[in-house]
Amino acid sequence: MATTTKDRILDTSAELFRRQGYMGTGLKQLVAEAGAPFGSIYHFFPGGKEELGAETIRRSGELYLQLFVAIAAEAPDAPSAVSDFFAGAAETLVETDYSDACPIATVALEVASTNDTLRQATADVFESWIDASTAYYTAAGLSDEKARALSLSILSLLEGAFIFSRAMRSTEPMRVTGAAASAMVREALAA
Amino acid sequence: MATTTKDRILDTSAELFRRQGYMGTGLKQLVAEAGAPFGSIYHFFPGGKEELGAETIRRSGELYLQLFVAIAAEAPDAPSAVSDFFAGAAETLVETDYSDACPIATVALEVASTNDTLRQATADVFESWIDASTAYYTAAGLSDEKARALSLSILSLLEGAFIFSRAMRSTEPMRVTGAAASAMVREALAA
DNA sequence: GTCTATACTTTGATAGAC
DNA sequence: GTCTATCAAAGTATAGAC
Repeated sequence: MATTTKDRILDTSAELFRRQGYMGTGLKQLVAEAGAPFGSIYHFFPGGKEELGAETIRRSGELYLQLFVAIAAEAPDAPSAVSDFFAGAAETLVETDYSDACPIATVALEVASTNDTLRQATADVFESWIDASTAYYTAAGLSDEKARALSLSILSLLEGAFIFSRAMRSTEPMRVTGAAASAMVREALAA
Repeated sequence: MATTTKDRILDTSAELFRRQGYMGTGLKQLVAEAGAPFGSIYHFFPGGKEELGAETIRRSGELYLQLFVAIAAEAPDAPSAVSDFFAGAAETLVETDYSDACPIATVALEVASTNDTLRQATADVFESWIDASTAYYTAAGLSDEKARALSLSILSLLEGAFIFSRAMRSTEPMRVTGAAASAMVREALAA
């Protein structure tokens, strides 16, 4: 078989955490959907649910960063890259019945005040996104400070739009904020 | 005593849902912190946790809307109102050790794909915020369409900033997006 | 080492004493 | 009506068979 048991567990946990959150996902449900024996969790993750959660967060964060890099590489310029990313997010939302949004936002909010180990994992992922985005905009000509501020705003628009689009079951928030985000990048580069 | 048992339960659930989410808050913890007997939950909320959750969501949403109205009433203009709201959010984050952010965002993400009754409650609250904000900007001179788009962007910036600020335990995202939001309003009104 | 069965705790919910 | 005792189910974690 192509995938290992550990990979199946991590793939499944990534999907369930994204849709149901950390607290809402039981380990029994996890192994059932992953087709893995219960003991495998503690074999591969001696630290239990928390260790599994931390690894899932970091793994999901890396994959999502790669998605942005891939889309940016194909876009002709920065405003287009942002526009394409938001459009892709909207498309994915519809295709998955509004379940596949940010891979770690739900968990990030759940653990922010309840589990510092997992909070740190989400913070590290967010910092990696911000750093990558900042580097992208500095390469386009912005100063470090302006590039980081722009990154925080664009990413905040994206995360906020995920919340509204999922709750309202509508792509309107994602489409509208995508246009605003693209315009924000265009103006920042023109200034 | 000034508060009723039902109010104490709702106040406590609002606080716990905001900090720990819906799935992360047990009813036993809730009654313990509210100083209420366990049976009171089912006396006041025959529908159990779900009914309590729905009422908490709608109640928290109304209170937060009133907060925006109050801040807007004191501000000299729309860009200042937005700037003040973000600044107040940053201040509250620090004062509460990054626990008091959006009152329903965590729950909204948790239930979006798992409980349609609660998802609808969060959607209704978000729509009420968007409607109130849209009315505010139309009163300032914008068309309905532009006012709604601006509202979605400002609110998305706010929600996204809450996620990053809580995870990173920093007010930087809230301060930076607050400046961007205020500028966005200023430019929209100038156009 | 892989996997099953079980231990122990906590969950949401209910019945009934007062 | 207010509150306590208890239920069945699900939670995480562990021990041990194979």
